[in-house]
Amino acid sequence: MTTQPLSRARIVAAAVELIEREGADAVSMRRIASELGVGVMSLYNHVPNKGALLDGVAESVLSEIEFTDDPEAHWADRVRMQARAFRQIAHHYPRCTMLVVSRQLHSHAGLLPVERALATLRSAGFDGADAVRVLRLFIAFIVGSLLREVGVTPAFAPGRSSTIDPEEVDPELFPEVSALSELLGSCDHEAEFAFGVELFVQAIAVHPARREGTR
Amino acid sequence: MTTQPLSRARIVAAAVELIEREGADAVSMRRIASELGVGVMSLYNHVPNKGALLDGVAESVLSEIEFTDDPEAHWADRVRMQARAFRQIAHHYPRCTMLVVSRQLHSHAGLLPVERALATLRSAGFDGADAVRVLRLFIAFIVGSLLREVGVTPAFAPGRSSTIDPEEVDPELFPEVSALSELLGSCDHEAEFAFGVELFVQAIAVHPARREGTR
DNA sequence: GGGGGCGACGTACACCGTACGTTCCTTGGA
DNA sequence: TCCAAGGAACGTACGGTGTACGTCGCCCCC
Repeated sequence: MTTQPLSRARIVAAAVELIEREGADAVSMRRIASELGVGVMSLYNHVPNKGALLDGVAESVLSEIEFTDDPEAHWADRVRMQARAFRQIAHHYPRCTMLVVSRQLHSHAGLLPVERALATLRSAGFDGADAVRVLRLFIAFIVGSLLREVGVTPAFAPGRSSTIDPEEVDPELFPEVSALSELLGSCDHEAEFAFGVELFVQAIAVHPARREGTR
Repeated sequence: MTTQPLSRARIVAAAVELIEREGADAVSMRRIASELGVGVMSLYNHVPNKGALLDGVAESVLSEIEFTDDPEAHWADRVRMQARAFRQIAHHYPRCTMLVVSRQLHSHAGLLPVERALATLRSAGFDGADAVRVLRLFIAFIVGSLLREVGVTPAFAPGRSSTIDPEEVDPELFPEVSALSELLGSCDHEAEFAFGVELFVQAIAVHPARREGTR
């Protein structure tokens, strides 16, 4: 049996798999090459450099988003669906998500979500400029949320997930933090995300820049 | 003249200065040591490892936030002030901001902003659980915003700031993106941030979980 | 005066990204 | 059928990285 030839797609896939298995720090050209049973420099026949490889990883993950957009649905439900779609890939590729949000990619892979979101906001009654503004705001929220959700598990250790040790914070200096330390320590990301989406939807529903009366 | 002795503070300060001058990629133990006119391993007498040094950088930058909180002011104004305070350090230390938002630090340096924010939200009429929820949402927005603002200038090149080349996007596939490419290409971060803050303030002002009637 | 501890240092190792030159295998044309 | 050409895989090498470890000199306190 002959092993199938190297290709950019196989390299990117190996990188994704390695990142999810051992974290982004484990990624090196040598490591990926050995993972594929191949010499290090052979990778450079398909990928110009490491940065481009990581871009490929981000692009690959991003392109797996499943958009089941229904133009007939209410805009609020479409916003909810698109937000869920984003978060689902973060659930599927938690370690890669950091790459997606930290590398800004100039490719066209990230354009489809933008297109869908803009269409949704236009149908919600925003003009072009306000649609862009609102979209930027929403993306900021999503990126910030995913970053917290992912960043809280750098070593994927559920045990020490608590960021705040209630015993170590001085109740005199930080009364609120101290009183709420239990709530601050644990976080239901699912509920937190849904809460944010709902508040966002409700906020733009009443926004003055929106023209009412669209389907 | 005798050079003043090495110290954790001097090392962190040199790192901050180097990051702002040449970017986070330029940071290496050897580089910082030579910057201080010192041997590489001498650094390890004051800093356990590079990760701790970067944590120190994040902590240092974060601790420079100037909170001029006025408990007598309206809660909405207090939210605006605190948001501005956050964004100002991003303006002051643009390259370091990525570190602050990407490393989650277990130290107590980040606790003061949390304390102030929670107090503000409590005074706005939220109970503990909702204050934490709203705070998490707000932090997500701020982090996402700063990340975009900083990430758009990795090499600090104002020329190629445009992420989207209008000529390269197919109007058939992406009509909205194509039509709004000019708006998508440029971004007034200041206005964008203010827009988000206002929408956030207005959203929580009408939120059902908030109890009205506080000063 | 002497001893102990600490801070600066140099060396060494394993690993990183990648520029460059070599080898082999496949494939198109005569 | 043979040969030339090109691409793909490879090995070597260079400069850089983080840091473990052993050594040396200075200062302070007893």
